[in-house]
Amino acid sequence: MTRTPPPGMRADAIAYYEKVLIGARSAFADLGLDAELKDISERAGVGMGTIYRHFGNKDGVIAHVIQEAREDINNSVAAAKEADVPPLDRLRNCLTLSLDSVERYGWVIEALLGRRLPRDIQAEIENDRTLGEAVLSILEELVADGTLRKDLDLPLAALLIQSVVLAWIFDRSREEHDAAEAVDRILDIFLNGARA
Amino acid sequence: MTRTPPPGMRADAIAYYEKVLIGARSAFADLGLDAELKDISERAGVGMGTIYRHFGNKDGVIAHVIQEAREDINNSVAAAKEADVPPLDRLRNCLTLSLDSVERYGWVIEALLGRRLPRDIQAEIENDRTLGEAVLSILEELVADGTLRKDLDLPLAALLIQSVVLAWIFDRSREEHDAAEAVDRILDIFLNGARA
Amino acid sequence: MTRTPPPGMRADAIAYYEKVLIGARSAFADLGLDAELKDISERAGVGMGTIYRHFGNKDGVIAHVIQEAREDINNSVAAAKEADVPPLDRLRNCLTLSLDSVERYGWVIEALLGRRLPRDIQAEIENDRTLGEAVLSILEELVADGTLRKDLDLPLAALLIQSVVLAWIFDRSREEHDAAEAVDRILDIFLNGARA
Amino acid sequence: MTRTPPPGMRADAIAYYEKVLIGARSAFADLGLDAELKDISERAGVGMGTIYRHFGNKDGVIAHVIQEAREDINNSVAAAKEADVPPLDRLRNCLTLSLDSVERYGWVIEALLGRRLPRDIQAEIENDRTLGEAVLSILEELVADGTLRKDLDLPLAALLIQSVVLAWIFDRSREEHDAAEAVDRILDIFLNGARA
DNA sequence: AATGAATGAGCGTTCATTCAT
DNA sequence: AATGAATGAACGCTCATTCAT
Repeated sequence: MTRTPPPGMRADAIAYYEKVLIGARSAFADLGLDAELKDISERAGVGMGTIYRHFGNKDGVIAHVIQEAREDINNSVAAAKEADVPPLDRLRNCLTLSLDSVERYGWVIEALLGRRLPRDIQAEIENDRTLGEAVLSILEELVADGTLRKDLDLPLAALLIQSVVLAWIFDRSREEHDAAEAVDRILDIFLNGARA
Repeated sequence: MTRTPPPGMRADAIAYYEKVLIGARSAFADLGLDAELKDISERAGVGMGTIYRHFGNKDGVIAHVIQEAREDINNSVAAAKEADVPPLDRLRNCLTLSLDSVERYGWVIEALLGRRLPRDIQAEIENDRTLGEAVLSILEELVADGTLRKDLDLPLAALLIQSVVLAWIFDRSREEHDAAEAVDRILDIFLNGARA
Repeated sequence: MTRTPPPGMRADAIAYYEKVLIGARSAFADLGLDAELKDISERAGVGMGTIYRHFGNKDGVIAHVIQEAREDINNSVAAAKEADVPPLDRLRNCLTLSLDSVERYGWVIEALLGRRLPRDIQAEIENDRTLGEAVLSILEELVADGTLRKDLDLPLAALLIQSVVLAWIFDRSREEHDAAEAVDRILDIFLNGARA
Repeated sequence: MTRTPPPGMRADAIAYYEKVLIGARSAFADLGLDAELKDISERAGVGMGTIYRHFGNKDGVIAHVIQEAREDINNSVAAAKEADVPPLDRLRNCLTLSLDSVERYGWVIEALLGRRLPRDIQAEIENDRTLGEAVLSILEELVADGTLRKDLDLPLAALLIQSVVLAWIFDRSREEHDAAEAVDRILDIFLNGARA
């Protein structure tokens, strides 16, 4: 859960610790979860024993790198939540951030969707409703302030908005779209509907 | 590509062929693509050699079971396309069928999203736009007959509709929803928008 | 040891028995001892069970086909031994027959040299001195009748003559030589020496 | 191609590398090419992974051990070729060395004759004419200096000499013969002929 | 009796993990 | 403490043999 090395670590130990993470990020990004510890240690410029010393085993490395990603994403979501930005803009921000995250952490999402993560990590992430609840609470605000209709099935609406992220990952045509522009159009459909 | 055994097979061979498939479906459904041939052969009540006789190698088994799923889904889509059913109902059918498929073939979709399929199968499925084009053509009809607005970004709208399927896989609340009902509500938002 | 089917066999059984042998000769000749029973049964136009019924197991088939070859060769040697042909001509015949055998039964000799035969067959053939003794006895005759010198190391001389056969198998240039002609030249060297 | 470990290897790694080779030589010598990696690793006192680390796969081990043998033999041949030893003595040396090699590398020659080597190694050795050309060039010298008669079919004579090596492998009586003595007698027959 | 499908021990190979240096 | 070589359980696949049809 922390992006800083465990406290009380000697300076040179920290350096190795960071090297491992750099190698792991690189290897997982390029090769997905199939990356071997050999790949990681080579990219890290570090012996395999060092990985074990700092992270216990492969799952430990995976857990750490994935937690980094989650924190990064959740921090963005939190940032999007605060401030006195109008709720509609925060909704737009949430979506944009999600699409950005996909760009940066595609392999995490693929691993998650493929249920390939170590059991506990998989479960923890599946139970993490941070983004879902952020979206939901924005939608509630929007209902409260009269922007959205009162009979809206909010959980389903939140699901609909989040689902765009998943599709984004795999759609072949996403190269052609600009993420920010796509978000605008999606919100337009969401808000005003497709009906003539 | 066929769900019936190759012709000219002895009656008892067909029985074993089916046993392998039953074991494979069961093993893959429970364990995902990581299912070992040992798992499959045990669930099938069959020796491992039998799997090789009928399917050549592990990828052959995967390919077969996945083709079954694709055909099943595509047949449903095709059925939903024909007839003189009004386009809006056909759209609803497409979505409903997709959600049903997820229920039945969750592991296939997970494997696909996790990019874990043998390279050629993965590519074939990723290039298969059957469902995407079905949705797109219905949307085009709906624009043509004036039901949908002319300025709609159709590819994005199609993406939005399909993406629901992906979200459906992972959403915890789907137990509580009835698929058919959820489809109605999703289409309601899609058509009429969320705006008050 | 017999080239005729076991007695008391029904006519159709004999037909199958022969089919197996035809398939086995063909498969071993083309593929060497690595020929699989599947190969044999396909070339024989016979089910694999039939092979087992008649020959017990793979070693049984190997043993049989090899015994055929040995008998064929030994019969030739015997034929070369009898008659009132002068001993020098019989020596020439022995050599010529050996080279012919190599042409026909190359795979047997390779299997023998590679020590790949079932243990008992390997041992039996290695202990078979038929050809060696035939050559030796001709050489003894030739010493007795004064053609060869009395101080000749006969076993070594016999070895020398037989060894030509082995080399013949593997020498790249043997395509260019006519076997009969080569035999004449080899015997010329053997008898008269290479010295100027 | 080298009998020394790759440079830059840690001292303990070299020890394991040598262990693998010792195990491999032992296993191949006793069991022929059928020796399993398990056999090798057990004789080496080493895990199977160690074999793979150093030699990549089974063929790599085979290739290495066989190259050792070839180098050893070819070095002997080269040593026999140089110097101002008279050509007849060099011929004798060639033959003696060959018989010695058979003693030391019997399994290699068996594997070669049985055509059981990995395809590329088999081809490389079959195309290696080092020994053949050494013998041939000595014979040419002997013709040139008038020792041998001018009408000799040199390739056939070379074949004859080399073939002794093959026969040596399988002849039961070789225990009784001393190799050096046998070589003398063989050359005596070759040079002076068997004729009285 | 013939068939050929089913069997499964056995083999080569991989890679997360351990441990001597 | 770091290194990277060693380990070996585990997996996919083969093919001689068995056995239901």
